[in-house]
Amino acid sequence: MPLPNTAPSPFRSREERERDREEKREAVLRAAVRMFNARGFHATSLDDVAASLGISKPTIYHYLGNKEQVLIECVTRGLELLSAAGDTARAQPGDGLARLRSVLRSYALVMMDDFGRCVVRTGDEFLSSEGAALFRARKRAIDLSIRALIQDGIADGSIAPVDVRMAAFTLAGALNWPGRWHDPDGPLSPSQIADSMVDILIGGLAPRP
Amino acid sequence: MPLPNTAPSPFRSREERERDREEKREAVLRAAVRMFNARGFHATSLDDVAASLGISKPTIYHYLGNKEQVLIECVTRGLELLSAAGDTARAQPGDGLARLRSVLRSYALVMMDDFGRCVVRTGDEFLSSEGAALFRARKRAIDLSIRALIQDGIADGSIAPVDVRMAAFTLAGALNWPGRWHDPDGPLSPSQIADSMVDILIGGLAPRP
DNA sequence: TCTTTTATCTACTCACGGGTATATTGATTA
DNA sequence: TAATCAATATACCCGTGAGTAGATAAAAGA
Repeated sequence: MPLPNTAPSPFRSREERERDREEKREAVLRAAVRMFNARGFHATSLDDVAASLGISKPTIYHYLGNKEQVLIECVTRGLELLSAAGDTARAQPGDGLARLRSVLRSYALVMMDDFGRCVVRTGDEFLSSEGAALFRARKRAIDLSIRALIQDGIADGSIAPVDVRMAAFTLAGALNWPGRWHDPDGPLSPSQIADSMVDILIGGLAPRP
Repeated sequence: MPLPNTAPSPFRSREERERDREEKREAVLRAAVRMFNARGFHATSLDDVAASLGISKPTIYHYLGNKEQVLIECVTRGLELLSAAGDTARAQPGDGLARLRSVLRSYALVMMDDFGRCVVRTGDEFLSSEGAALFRARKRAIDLSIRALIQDGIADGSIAPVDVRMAAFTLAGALNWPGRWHDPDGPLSPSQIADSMVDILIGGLAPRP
């Protein structure tokens, strides 16, 4: 009967090796998204990304097909964060306005995450036509889910009868913006920023009696 | 005594030649800004821009120093439009909220103009450090003027006592967004869009009694 | 009329960076 | 133990595009 070996073995099992690989892939994506955000996609070479990880360019190609795919994976992760934020927040109790508030807050927070920023900083211009189509479809789905929520709020009376389409654009635009200017080392925490912005969007600027 | 010659002469005066030159320079900038907006700065070569005007690349260099300067001139024009919109709207009569509304409307309209779009589509990443510093300074001035207006409104009671800094970011973010998605051939006119967005921002989403 | 300036072209250089061919090494499997 | 596969490197290829050199022709000025 073999003794259970509790000491860490240098021989990795199949699962461990797959996990290792996945981890490296993720590290590449994290390094890439930071550089893309800081210097722009076209201004960042894969040599730069590789160097920042202490590896060489072909190693990146070993994990990811080509430069566009690196970007697509980054953007996809951001979009998934956004969708997830929407899904969980939408499933909460409360009227339309309360649920919308929760979605907006989560949305804003994602925009101050590396992958979220990447979504807003990546224009269709950077992608091939297939990539751009996929990208647009996912963004559209998110837009539609926000619209649906606004619609719900109008129906239950918790939201004023605004133009739904325009309201969704306005909200998304305002909340995307931190993806461009927010400095993680600044004094305001993402959470504070999200709260302030959502309050302003929901309350408006005109005073309430 | 020489007869006054009313027929158009093929011989151009100094002023006419200078005007011609200016006109050509402008034509280059207009062509460039459209292509930058459509395909991105890095993805647009000056050969492409030249070809779209039926000229050759060295001709562009005859009118503008280098590629970055082309971009800087485009962005500068956009920023000047924004500043001008702010100045004229701010000089109007009315309380703080009324003047703010007017500024926001003009701001939104500029964002649906070629040069305005260019401002929002051009990140600091694309510019040299000097260019980026200039760019930031001008954007900051615009931001400060919006903040001042909000401050005025709060002081005269026409605007709710919001966080001024955050409100300015929120407004600018929302109104910048059309620079990314607005399609000039779409059904909604820039004027309608501007009005809708400004109404939503000022009124908020929560119903008013 | 001769010279200079302006506007424009064709044809080039050169760096950068995406992507690949191929070698090496160590672990895995048959 | 031999054959294979995974992970990585070095060294290269090659297209693209910014920017330039130098020619040319016409207009302006002296």
